[in-house]
Amino acid sequence: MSFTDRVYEIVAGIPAGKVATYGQVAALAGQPGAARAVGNAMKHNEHPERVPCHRVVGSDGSMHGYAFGEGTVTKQAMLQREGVVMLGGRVELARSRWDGAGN
DNA sequence: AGATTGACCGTGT
DNA sequence: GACACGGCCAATC
Repeated sequence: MSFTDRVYEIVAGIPAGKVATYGQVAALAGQPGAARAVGNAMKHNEHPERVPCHRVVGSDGSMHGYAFGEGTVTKQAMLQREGVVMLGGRVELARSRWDGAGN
């Protein structure tokens, strides 16, 4: 069980209609501050069907990239399709931020 | 094992 | 609000 593996499990636990920040996932993985490592894991994501990496955004709700589809464009589309509120290309973390528990 | 990069984050200008 | 700098962690060359 490595850091990346834990990240995959956590991201896989993010419910539809909600999103989590890299730093948040990193903290839940046991490494607060390893936001970059989380992004790296997403890029290396070997289980796109099991790990909804599109539900992971930046601390500001902004998105940086996406290993599939058209990239950030597809990412936004998928998020909106899930019911996530978007403002100018950024996710409204105030409403769609995943609490990491049961909310 | 050493050096470099990357889907980050916070702060300052 | 946009751009620049440093620090952080993990993976890759």
